[in-house]
Amino acid sequence: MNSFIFRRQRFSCLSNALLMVIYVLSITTKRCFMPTSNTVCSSVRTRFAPSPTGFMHVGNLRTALYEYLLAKSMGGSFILRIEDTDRERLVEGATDIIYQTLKCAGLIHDEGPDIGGPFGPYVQSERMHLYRPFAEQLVREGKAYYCFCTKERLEGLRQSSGTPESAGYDRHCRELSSEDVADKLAMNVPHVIRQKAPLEGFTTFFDHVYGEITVPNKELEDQILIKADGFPTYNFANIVDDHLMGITHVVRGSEYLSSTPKYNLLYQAFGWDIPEYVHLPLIQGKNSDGTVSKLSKRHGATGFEDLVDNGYLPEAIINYIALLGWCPKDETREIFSIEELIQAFSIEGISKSPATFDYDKLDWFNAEYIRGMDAQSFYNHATPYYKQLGVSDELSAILLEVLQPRITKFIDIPGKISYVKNLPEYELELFEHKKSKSTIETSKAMLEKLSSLLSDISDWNKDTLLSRLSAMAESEGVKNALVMWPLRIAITGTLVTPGGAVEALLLLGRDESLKRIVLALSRLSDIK
RNA sequence: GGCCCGUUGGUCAAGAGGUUAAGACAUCGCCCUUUCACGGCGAAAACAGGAGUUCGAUUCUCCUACGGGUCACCA
Repeated sequence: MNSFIFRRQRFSCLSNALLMVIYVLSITTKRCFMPTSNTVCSSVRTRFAPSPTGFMHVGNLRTALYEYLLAKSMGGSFILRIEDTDRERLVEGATDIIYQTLKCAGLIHDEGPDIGGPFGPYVQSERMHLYRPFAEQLVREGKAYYCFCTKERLEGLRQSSGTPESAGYDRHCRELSSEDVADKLAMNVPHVIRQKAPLEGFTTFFDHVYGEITVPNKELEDQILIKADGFPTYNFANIVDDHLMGITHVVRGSEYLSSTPKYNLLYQAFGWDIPEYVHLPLIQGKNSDGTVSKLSKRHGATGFEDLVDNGYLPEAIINYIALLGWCPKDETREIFSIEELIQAFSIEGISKSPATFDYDKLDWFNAEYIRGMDAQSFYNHATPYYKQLGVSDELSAILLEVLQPRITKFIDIPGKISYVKNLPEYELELFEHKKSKSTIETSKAMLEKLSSLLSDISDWNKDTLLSRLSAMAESEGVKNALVMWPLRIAITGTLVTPGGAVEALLLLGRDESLKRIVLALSRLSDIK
């Protein structure tokens, strides 16, 4: 497959001598056939071309990821280009969110607005002067035309068609006489430039994921290339820039599948080489009624920032979405660092069918990443919550032991150990536990003994506490659980706690533990 | 509605004509155990339906059903 991709690459835009040398070199040595990141082959170029409209949807992020992985797995370059041709949807600061997200996710671009590169500028609004001449060239060659139809006329067309949802442009201006056009232009009548799509025949293109796709040309609309405000549409700017920037592999969501033939017509009109296409399956969300639809806000957090705010680690998010629509060959491993993803990635692993975003699985990935952390990074992530709860740094070792296997997100921490700060109000029924055979009576008896036992222990550490408590159980002729249960309930006031009684004793310290035991005893004495 | 794409357990998915149809998440059970986790072991759970090609289809072809995408002076 790699060789196949390679064979289809062209270098018309990379006429740079150095690149040609590398190209020839790589052909003769066949090094490009090895998809390793350090292969000397700078031919593959992918781009992430987001529109700065606010936040980074996980679908967009996954597209960026695959673009990055595809490029890096073949020793190529990953380019960031900002597509800000929609002046109405522009959101201030959105570009910064894009930079931050890519950085945070570990997708480092080789060229982009912030770092420059040989094919800049990388912001479409700064490339404005480029597009119109290309469009006018097409007009001169009879492959595009000026259209003076107003938005109102188009809207009327839509309404009167009976099927407002599916009404296309009626090609009203397609055959305007050149005098007419010249007059209108001279009078500064607002206009757009439209592509002249063929009326019959078929257009076929090849996609690396979906295979060969053929569409009847009569389905293709005379799409707008240059808008009335002078800005190019995405449809146009995208092919001009991809060509000018030497993009070899166009990776995007499958929602672009149906407009791809129109892009190919444009490439052909200019005589440019058509890039390789890699269309990605959609990411869907599960609705409350059990159906699925394109992932959106009502399914929960879908922006990268939102997920991070909800406690998901960037590495876990990346790892999870990498596997949403792609799967490595010949192995069942699921935990991948970004470097490992680069090693394992290949286009053949991309699936065609849409995937449903599953927060349960994301939780598992997040928990796996937490369990895999060393003490220091765990501490770094956990320390804001420790501070919030007012627990001392000295306890971080025991907290690590107790928390690491039990949290799926760091934001779970306060909920798990809030008892350390404040003893919750609890019902005395908590002392009753069938499996441990604990009852109100046994609890009272055990706590009385524990109260004096614990005040005698000066070595307040895990080994001592555990052995003294076990010894007590033994001398009482009961199971450990009968001692541990009331102790844990008394000092935590919580049915389920991370770690056992001993860990709770360590977290609370001797004085606080004894205080809570005394309190429990007095409450138990009040019962009858 | 036209066009395009898709359909393997609840979810992600492997499988590429002959398999006891992998693995993971979730679910359930057992073990471990100081509650809960972690860990270990195990269970349940799938080729949308119908034709055709073939000695043999989950796998190839067609039809149907269902799902999705698209049909903007959005990207």
